[in-house]
Amino acid sequence: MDKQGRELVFFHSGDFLRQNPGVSDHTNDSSSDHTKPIIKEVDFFSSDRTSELPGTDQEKKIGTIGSSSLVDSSINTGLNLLTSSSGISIIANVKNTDNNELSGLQGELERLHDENKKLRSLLDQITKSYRDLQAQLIMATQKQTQGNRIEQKGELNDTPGSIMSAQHLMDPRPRPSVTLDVNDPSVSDDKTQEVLVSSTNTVGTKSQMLGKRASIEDGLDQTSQSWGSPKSPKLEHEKPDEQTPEVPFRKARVSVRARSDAPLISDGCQWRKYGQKMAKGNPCPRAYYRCTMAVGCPVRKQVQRCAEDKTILITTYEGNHNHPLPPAATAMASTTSAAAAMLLSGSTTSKEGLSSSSSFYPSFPYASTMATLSASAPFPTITLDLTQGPNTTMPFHRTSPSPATFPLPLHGFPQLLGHPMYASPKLPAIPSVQLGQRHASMVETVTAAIASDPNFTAALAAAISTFMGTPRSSDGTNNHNAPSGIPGSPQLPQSCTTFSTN
DNA sequence: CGGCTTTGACCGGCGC
DNA sequence: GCGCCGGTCAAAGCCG
Repeated sequence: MDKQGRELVFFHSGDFLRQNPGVSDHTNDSSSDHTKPIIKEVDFFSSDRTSELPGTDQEKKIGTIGSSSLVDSSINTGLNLLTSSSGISIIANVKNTDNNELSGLQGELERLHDENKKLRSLLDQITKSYRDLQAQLIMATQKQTQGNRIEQKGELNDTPGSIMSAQHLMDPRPRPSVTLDVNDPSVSDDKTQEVLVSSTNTVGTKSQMLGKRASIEDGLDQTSQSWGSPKSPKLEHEKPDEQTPEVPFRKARVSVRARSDAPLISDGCQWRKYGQKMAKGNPCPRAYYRCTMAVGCPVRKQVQRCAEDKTILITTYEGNHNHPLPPAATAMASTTSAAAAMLLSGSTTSKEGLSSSSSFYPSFPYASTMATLSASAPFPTITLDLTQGPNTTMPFHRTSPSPATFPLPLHGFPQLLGHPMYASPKLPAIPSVQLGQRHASMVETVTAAIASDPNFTAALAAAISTFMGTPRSSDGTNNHNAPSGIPGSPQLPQSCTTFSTN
């Protein structure tokens, strides 16, 4: 947290080691003249690995972990000096320097211990703050929901529980009872909501998704089911238990706009092209891909270049994965799911909310000024505009400096694309622009934004606390078919989320 | 040979 | 009913 140029990877499944080669090296080590193994995990809080604390000598850490030629002065300075490329003549001084280095290292180790403790306490504080805020937001949301109902319906159905309504507000899944009346059918019926969220807001949202992923996961599987059919347009009519004509949950999509010269963005998933069409009004063909990482994975995406600016690649995701995802794909999935959650959160609020971004995300200051809605698309679509580029400073228009502004509408929403197996706390969704071999990635784009977002710290802390607070199952099993997550209680995250704070 | 891309055909929704 | 359009299918070809 305190050092830039650090890549953090939180392990939550065995897949995390499959580092996306394109994403792998974000380390910005100033002393990296050497080719050193990239540290892919930084355990902030492991007591026996304090030497790997961030902000410490990375060379030392790397020397300990990897097999590079770096001097691991904490272990065997003399020997390493012999093998170091810097010079053999130093040998004579090894003995003298050993003691000095050793004492210095011990001091540093102690300092790192202290630092570790401080980080722990900070994390605790942040976690507490987060929970308090979450509770407050639930309360506020509850009140707002009730208010909306009164306004829209003039009357209120019995509310089984206040929490229930709050949860519902944050969960777009169609529920047979109270939830339905929250969603004005006229809102979602034939209207398509297209929400354009700038990267600024998006990142802010994503970073605040931390710790709320569990509840998002909760809804994911159901959305997965509802979106799984290739004949997705029919899905609204396929809900057997939907007795009422109102089908509040429509198929939502997440569109990512990013500058890329490549025909595809590298999002970590395997895709198979199954069609290509010339879309009306766009000279560039639209390509259709489906995920081939697992048999029957319902996720599809459309890739098309922007008609106005052909350097902009528009990738539209639909559905959510029914299989584990590699870290890079998780990042994208998190991004899109977060965005979709935003969208769906709006679709579950109120009719008025759909026509006004400010009311659309009443508790979401970042989107409040950037979200636009459109009724032109056939499906609710949220667009993440990442065309600002990773190397340009992301314009964070922070309307609220308070880390307390967790966009809790995200909380409890179905994760549209991220897979439950990677139910990591919704770390700032990291869309990846073509990272492949030459192109900057959306991962970088967003992570760059994340890195400069003050809320990131809080979000990261929440994520870490989630990880720490819940023992992870070692077998890598996950809940991809069991939406057992309880909204509000972070599910056990098992994903690998990569942070690259450049 | 398996997996992928290409590409024309097909299908369903929607507006006129 | 018809045509347009978006989306998908599936055969053929390509490639490693």
